[in-house]
Amino acid sequence: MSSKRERIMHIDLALETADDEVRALEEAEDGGDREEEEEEKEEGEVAISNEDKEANKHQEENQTEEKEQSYEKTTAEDVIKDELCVLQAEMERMKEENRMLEEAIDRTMKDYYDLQIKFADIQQEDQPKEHQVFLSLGRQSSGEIKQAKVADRGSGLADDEELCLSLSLHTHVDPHQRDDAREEKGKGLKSWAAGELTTITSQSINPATRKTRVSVRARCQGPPMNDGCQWRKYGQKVAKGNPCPRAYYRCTVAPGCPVRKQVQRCLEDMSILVTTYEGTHNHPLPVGATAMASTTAASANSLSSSPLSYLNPYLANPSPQLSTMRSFTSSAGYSGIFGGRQQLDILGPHHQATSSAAGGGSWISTGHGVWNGEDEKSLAEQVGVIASTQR
DNA sequence: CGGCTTTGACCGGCGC
DNA sequence: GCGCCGGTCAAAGCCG
Repeated sequence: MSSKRERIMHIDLALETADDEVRALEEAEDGGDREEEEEEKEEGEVAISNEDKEANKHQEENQTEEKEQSYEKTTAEDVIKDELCVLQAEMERMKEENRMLEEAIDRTMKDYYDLQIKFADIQQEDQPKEHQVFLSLGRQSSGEIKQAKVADRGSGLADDEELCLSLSLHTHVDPHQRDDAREEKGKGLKSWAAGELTTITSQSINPATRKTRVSVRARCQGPPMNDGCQWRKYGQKVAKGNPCPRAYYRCTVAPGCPVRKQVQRCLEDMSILVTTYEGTHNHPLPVGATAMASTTAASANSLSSSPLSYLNPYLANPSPQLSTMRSFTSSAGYSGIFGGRQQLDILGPHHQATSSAAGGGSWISTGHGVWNGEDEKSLAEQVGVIASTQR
């Protein structure tokens, strides 16, 4: 009896629910047996009648059944215990597996960073001494410019000579993704900025007029997408060589804002919408445009930012990547295009690739700009950038 | 009625 | 000088 209770107590610590039931049953058994035994003692001193003998027979049968039930309950407890052990073993195995996966991730990340550093070293070694820098990501095709020319500022260029810096990052868009993007078109600002587009941004600056031109190629089959700014159409013209009419828009967010934009479909691919922004906003951008600027910059990662952000010196608190890109695409002596805030020495004899690890990510710097290698994949997937500084 | 689009006219730059 | 072309203007019409 006492051993039974001890066992019950032990089970109580492990399996409360099962134990409650077992204990209730055991106590019921014990109580029943005791009463029956006492009755038997009393009756043993008295002459036993035939009826009593029959009653004893029934009692013996009942005791046998109860013993069988008790045995079954013990077996059930053992099964539960076994299951518990199996589950605990399974949990241990999963923990071990989890630990191994974590180690694998750590190793992969370490290899990745090592490769980034090696890549930067190789790039530095291969850096040509002439004033031409070539960077490319992804597939190359003849139709896509993938050349970066850096003219030496110190080489005594005449004013009418071309200053040119261009960088392109080629996109590889999965056809399925592209189809998905088309289906998603027109779902608003976020989806526009979130990468449904293949964008190529080109910049040109006229030193004489200090006018900024930013061209954005967006894959969009619907009407021109809302970029957050308010535009008023003031003209439309069919340009030579392209049957698609070119539409002219003027920024109407603030009176007198000189920013204009031209929208035209690409002849080669009618699904591509070429939007060219020109000028510098003389007002803070609306919330939507600012959000658009930041989201575009985020989606395009460090090498691309919204054309609106290019054109607006009031864009508050740009991300480090954004300011980096501004710097990258700006040039010393032509800082006026970004409201005069950005100054950068993109030219000069000291351009070289350097790399450093910052914040867990590795940054590759050409000396003119910084490329966050961590973002390489999404960047290559989403953005092609051609930034040119020319007269 | 105000704001926007449409559309033909106009203007200036550039090449021949 | 002339013609072409890209960009802009402004009147007319549309729409909410």
